[in-house]
Amino acid sequence: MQQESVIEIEEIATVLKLLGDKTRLTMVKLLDSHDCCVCEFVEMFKTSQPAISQHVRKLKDKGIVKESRRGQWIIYSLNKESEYYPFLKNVLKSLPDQGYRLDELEKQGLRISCCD
Amino acid sequence: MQQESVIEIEEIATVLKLLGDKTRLTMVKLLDSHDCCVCEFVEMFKTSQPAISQHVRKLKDKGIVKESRRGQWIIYSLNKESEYYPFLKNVLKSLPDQGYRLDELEKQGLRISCCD
DNA sequence: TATACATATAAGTGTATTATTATATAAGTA
DNA sequence: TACTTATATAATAATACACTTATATGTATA
Repeated sequence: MQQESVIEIEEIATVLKLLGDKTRLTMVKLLDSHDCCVCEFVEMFKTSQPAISQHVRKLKDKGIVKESRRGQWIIYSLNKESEYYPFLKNVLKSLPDQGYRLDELEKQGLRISCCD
Repeated sequence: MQQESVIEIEEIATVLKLLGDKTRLTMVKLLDSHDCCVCEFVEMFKTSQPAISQHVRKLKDKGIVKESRRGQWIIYSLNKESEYYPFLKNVLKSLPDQGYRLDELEKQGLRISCCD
């Protein structure tokens, strides 16, 4: 059985602060089922590309997400090696599925471009 | 079996933002095992009484905690009727116990005064 | 009723956060 | 190499946040 190390309450508070933003929380919930690139988030959240980049950077700085380049795109995914991952999964399971957002992109033909 | 209603992701984000503060998160974790009054929090967090009052008010405004007067003291407790309570419990179970903070108060004789 | 104690509220201040615009970097393609 | 597309970074401005100090309210008690 895997031993889950105890995380300080202060550390958890900083993770919760990151999740306490509608955009980032939705991003993370989406990433729990599909990897996404920045351009998809931009379409989805109807906000600017720099705004999205800054959100994902915060998540990356805390080790919650990781990136991998695929050509000109950068694909973000949940970092399953993070010490926060088990905690994160536990939070995410209470959230309503956000897959419909990807479905909407698909309908507009905005998903095929980079990620499949 | 009790039906848990689905809470919008935006609502959860505002709850997480409230929890994303070290002081409030610790408060809520403590309240999960013991009711507390403001004066105890003031001693514990080594901060001003108005600062504490403002934190508990935010939690109260969102329905996460409730208050009950006992003489001149106001005792705060988790609001088990809150729609967020099941979610909250789920988050709290990942946090390290904060009971030692009450033990320390006890040692200093600062606990007996109001709550028992 | 005067005073003390517990808590709340108001006003002000410094800092943090999140967006925007402009620009830089990095990869793909004609 | 020039141009396009995807993303990141920098600078800045508006807003939100969490304190502080001062004051108000509400209860207990001499």
